[in-house]
Amino acid sequence: MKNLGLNEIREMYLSFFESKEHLRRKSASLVPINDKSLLLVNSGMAPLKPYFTGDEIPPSKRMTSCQKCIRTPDIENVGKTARHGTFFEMLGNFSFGDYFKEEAIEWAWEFVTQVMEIPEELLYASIYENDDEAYEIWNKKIGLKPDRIVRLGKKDNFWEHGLGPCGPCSEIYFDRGPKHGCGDVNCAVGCECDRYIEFWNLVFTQFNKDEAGVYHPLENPNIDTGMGLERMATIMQGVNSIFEVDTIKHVLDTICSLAGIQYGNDSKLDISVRVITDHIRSVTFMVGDGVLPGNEGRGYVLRRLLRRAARHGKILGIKGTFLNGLSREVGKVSGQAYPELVEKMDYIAKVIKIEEDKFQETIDQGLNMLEEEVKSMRSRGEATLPGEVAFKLYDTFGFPLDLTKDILEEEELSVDEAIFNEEMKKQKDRARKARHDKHIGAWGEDPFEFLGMDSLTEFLGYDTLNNEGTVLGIVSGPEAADAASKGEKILLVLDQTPFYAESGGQVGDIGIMYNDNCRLQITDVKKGSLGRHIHHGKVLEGTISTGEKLHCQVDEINRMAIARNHTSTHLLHKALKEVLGFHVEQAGSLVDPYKLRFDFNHFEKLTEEELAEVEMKINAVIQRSLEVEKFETGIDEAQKMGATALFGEKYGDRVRVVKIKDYSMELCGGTHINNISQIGLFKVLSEAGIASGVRRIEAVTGINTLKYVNRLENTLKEVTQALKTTPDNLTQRIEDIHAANKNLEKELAQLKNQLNKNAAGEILDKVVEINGVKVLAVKLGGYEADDLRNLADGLRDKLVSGAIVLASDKDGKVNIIAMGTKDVVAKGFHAGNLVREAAKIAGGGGGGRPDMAQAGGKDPSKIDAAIEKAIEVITIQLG
RNA sequence: GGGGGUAUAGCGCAGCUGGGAGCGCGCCUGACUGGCAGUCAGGAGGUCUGGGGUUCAAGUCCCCAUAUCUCCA
Repeated sequence: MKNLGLNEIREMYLSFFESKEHLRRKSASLVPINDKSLLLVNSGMAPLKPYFTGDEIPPSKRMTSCQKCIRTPDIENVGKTARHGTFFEMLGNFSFGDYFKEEAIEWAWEFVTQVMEIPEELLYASIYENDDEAYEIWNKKIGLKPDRIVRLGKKDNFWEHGLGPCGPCSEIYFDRGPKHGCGDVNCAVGCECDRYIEFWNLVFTQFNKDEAGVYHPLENPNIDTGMGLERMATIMQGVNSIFEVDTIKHVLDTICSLAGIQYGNDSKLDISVRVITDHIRSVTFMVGDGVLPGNEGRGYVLRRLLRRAARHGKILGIKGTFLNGLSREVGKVSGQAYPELVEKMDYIAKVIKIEEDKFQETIDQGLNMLEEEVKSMRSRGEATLPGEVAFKLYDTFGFPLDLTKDILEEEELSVDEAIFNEEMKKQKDRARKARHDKHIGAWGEDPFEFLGMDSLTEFLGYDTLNNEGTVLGIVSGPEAADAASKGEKILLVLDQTPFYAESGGQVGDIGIMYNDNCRLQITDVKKGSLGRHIHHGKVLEGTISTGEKLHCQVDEINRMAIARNHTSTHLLHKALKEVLGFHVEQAGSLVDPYKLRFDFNHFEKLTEEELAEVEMKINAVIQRSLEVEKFETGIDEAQKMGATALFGEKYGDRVRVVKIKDYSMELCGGTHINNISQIGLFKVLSEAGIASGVRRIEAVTGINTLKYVNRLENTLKEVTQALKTTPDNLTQRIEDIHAANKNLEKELAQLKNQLNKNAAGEILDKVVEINGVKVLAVKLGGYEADDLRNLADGLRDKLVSGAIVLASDKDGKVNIIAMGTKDVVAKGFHAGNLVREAAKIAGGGGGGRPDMAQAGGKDPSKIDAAIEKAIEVITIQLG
């Protein structure tokens, strides 16, 4: 057998099937397009699904590809065994209603025995238990002996995923020899041990399963095969696991040398090495496909993989951030087949570095908290950390459970994992319930269901803003109605309309409709089922009935304002890509007549410079006065032209393309202006974050920009007038005022201090003696609580030993303060209690410590009474 | 989409059941000093994120907003 590198095998496979007239297709992005059922591409056929289901026509009936894939369900097992991995490449050849079983098996055999030159005596095939057709081909055509063809059950050899296309499959096995076997006499193909490994699955999609569970034969059966590239490489290279395959081993070796260890010496450390090796591959490819670490969906998968890898790096004792460097090694070995890794390497490394740094902060923060917990556990003499605490560390602060466990173990402590898991389950249930509730709410029924499939709306608003339509249905209140009259708020569907219905982030049009009998005001338009435009309106005059014709007149000024903003959104999208990088993808958009709001993926706050550059770029393009072309075409042609499509957006066969000369081209159903010079001036209002990895920009255009500038100018005018200065001197003026204010405050404090000193002299004359203690109980005027306290401070120092009660009125309220020196407190004086009693008299309350307390009241006329009360209380306290 | 957390001096943070805004580092001034974070003395520096509310009194309690971290889906 030849010893072949992983990259060689890939190329040999693809060119082999090219020689069999297959179209070679490059790997699709890991981010599934137009497929919301999938978080990440997890098989070679996933991106080809529309061809199998017939939703789209394949460019060729025979295709072959090597697809990057990620699977994370058994992420916990990665590393623990040498078998599991999250990232892998899947080779495949596909037939869309073209060749079938015979060719699929023959070519597979030819590739394995002729190209790979695997000796026939090491090969086995499995088939579905009653697939005699496949048996015949293997036995008669290929000449495989009956003892080498194994019939397996539905679980192993019938490919099926819910409803839809399915069928039997045939798998090819490689015999690694008895030394890898389990030794059992019954050991054979299908055994769980390591001797016979399955490396190629040929799926014969020949049935369609319906709701009743009946299998209907497909008219044009398909072929879908999948060969794990890494697994094939282990066979060809005669190694034990994918981690020993040349390209992957390169990454693994780099990790070992970073950690200064030898792979294979310590099974526990090997786990960490494998985890990092696998995860960095997934991470590198994901970031390369535009995924950013975040707290939802793919972003969260990425974050988890990255943090797990970072965590295992720590276990190995690797210092600092290392994953960003490691991703370059992945680029080195896989860059040839995946040029995007090479092109975007710097970007990939930067994104990883940022996330590594973030994780380090999270860890440091968590370590401090855990330390505190351990301390308090020790003081309580406990050995188990409550599950709630561990969960909080994890849930709120992102501190991994296994790290908590490790640290506690070192201290010979443990975690209550049962409670932890319980808390986790609660959290999951909460999220599920929230989603469920939302779902029910979202099932808003279309009030125009009664119209049926034939009554549709034709949208004419791309070309005209006024025309005539016939009323198909009216809904007034909750009910369908035949007619509606003056004052009623109604929903209205016409057979054709120039009114745009809210979609793609663009709001609905407003305007009027009228005929000889009535006049309606349209305030909004939404899309109903079957794409019907539902006009929200109010009858201004007369009566409207179904079947009548109506003149429709869209508010042109409003529509133009919206169009300006929508076209500007396209310019913004493009400019952001140019300034920040290719990873910028639209994540949401709102276009109304006043402003545009654009959400997009980006990992950090935009700098002032970047924002300015974006704004400058857009306005520079606007000055080129480029034409905006709008046309319809097929989805395939549009994509071939390079039109930008949105992730997760479902497009029909025919799509509308909005093209701004050589600058921007997007699939878009919205309404646009004819020439970008109509935008006028584009101005960014704000840039903000709305979620981790998602930023939002708001901007205005045209007249709205002028209005915005005018508002700013007015504010500036008001400010400069109020400060009696000019715009140029404004900053200086404010700084001056600020400084002057500070000086005044300082001066005031000094003066108050001086006053207090003076006042203290006078007040000291009023000392009386109660039970041998010097007591000052004095009414003052105009003191604030703070000043009163300062004064009392000074008095206390002068008295050396004694008790002080000061009361004052200020702004119609009463302030009371009480203090006592230490020795007086020892004799029973309690300022807090005293002040509470006294304040009650003046209609307030208060409290404080025994040596200092303050209180307030609402009735200044009662100050004298309050002081009397205070003296009374002191007498009791000291008595 | 749902939950939890954080925001106090230039930086890192403390501030408990509401009742004198603090610590460490850094900065400034002076003195001492052959040292790896030199020592001592003195000093400056605050819209306690913003806005409402409760209270005699809010950094502290409640509500809203903003920023940011984090878990689940």
